[in-house]
Amino acid sequence: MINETPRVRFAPSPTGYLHVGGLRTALYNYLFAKINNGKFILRIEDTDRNRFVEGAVENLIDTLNWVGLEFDEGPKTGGDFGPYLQSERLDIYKNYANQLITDGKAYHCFCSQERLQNLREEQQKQKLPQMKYDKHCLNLSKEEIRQKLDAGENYVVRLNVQPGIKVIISDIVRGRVEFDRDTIDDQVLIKSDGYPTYHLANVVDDHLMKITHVIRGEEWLSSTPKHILLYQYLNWELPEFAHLPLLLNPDRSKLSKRQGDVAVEDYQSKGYLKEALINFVALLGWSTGDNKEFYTIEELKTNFSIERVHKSGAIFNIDKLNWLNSEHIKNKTAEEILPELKNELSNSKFNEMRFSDDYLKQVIDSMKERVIFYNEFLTKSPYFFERPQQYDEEVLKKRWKEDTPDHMKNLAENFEKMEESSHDNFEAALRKTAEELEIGAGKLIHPVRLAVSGIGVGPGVFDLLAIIGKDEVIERINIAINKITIPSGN
RNA sequence: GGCGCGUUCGUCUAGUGGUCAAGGACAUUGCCCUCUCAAGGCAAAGAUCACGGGUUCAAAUCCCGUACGCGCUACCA
Repeated sequence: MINETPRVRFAPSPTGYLHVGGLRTALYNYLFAKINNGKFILRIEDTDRNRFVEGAVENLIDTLNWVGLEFDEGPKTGGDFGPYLQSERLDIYKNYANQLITDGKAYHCFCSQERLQNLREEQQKQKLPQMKYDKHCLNLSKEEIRQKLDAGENYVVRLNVQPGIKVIISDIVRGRVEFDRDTIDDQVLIKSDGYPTYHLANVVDDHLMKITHVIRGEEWLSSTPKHILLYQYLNWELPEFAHLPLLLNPDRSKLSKRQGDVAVEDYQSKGYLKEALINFVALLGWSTGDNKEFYTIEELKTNFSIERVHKSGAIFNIDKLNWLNSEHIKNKTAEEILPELKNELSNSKFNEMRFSDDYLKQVIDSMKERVIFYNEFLTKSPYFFERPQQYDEEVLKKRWKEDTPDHMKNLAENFEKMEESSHDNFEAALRKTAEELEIGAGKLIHPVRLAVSGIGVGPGVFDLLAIIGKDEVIERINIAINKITIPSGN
């Protein structure tokens, strides 16, 4: 097994969206496959008919595609070990269940929900250390079973946990973990609706799909002994196990819907980059130890190692995600960001307007160090797309004095004389004006920024002017002179 | 309750017996840069390494116990 190509799988149940914890699990599986030249398989665990969600599988695949975790085998994609939807493999599970029954490793159970309920209450009342099925139906004779089956009685198939030595898990992240056999319940393998439970289905599929490493969340650690027993009863070779630490809410409980966003698509629609999300989630439970925190997906593919995954859970800390988002934006060229900005524009009130690529790229270069999200190109610097709608009161009060309109007139005149719009020309013209007026450059810089952008913050003022362009700048200065009334007290 | 897992700055983490009176990052604060805001640079603050016992010349690192947290305990995954 060790020498085979590693085959790992991401096996979510289709709840309607991809959970960020699921994303992390999928990512680690994917990276493990990439680093070991293995295969990454998507399998859908849809054995709970009560939880069927229309379109969930498509949605899951779309989201996985968006973040770029392409799988080698899976539903729609296909592969040699399909079908990859458990609901299409019912006969397979039934076959193995029957084999287990024949071998005495599993048995029919006809107990009603009521009896089970009573049993639990009874055990609770007696303060028994734990609640377990009492193997009542194991005492049924062959004839009795035949009769009940023929009569069409409802039944489930249960695992027959037999006494024996401890069940030992050798986990890649947790090391050796032991369980006493008598703490393991006779788990239901096939439900009364004929569908398998997770426990049977995942073992059968992992074996049939030749999965070599089971990398999944820690919530599965407790049921792993049941799985190991199943492998043993079926005479199958065990895969390696790696149980990943949980992603946590700020109160340290398992990351859940109630305490914020858990769906990857929520983060997508909020404007997070897939690069940032992947980078962030990779660091929740894993690190190289060399202080590097910024990773591209390609870098992760060569640096990841399952041995360096931690044991303890990690709180999903949005501040760091935001920082990584801005880092990943800074890491991109204007050319790369261009389509994103165009997309933001087409979804905004500016969707009718046309800007040249060259113009937009200048906007990007001047603003990309100042944004955390793409949409901030519009919200933080709308002045690149429209004239100021109003002028910031605070800045006005501080920067627009009684003599400012005159200064602005002089400035506009000197701008007018410029041959062309450029950072250097604007700077030269402004400094010359300041000299002529015998005032500090700041007396012009701040007001002109206000006149042109309407606010007091943004890129360097000469960059700003150069991007907006001479004619428009002069126009905006004139508008400001007319529109702004000097606040009292200035 | 039972079983299992975990516990280093607010958060993510480095650390696998001596170089750790614990390093980095995010967030916070201050300074520098500067036409503003960012970015960047520098700095500060922030962890008696959950607690208590051992082992050892030496422990955040090994062992035991306790506490706390979390997970599982379903004909959910």
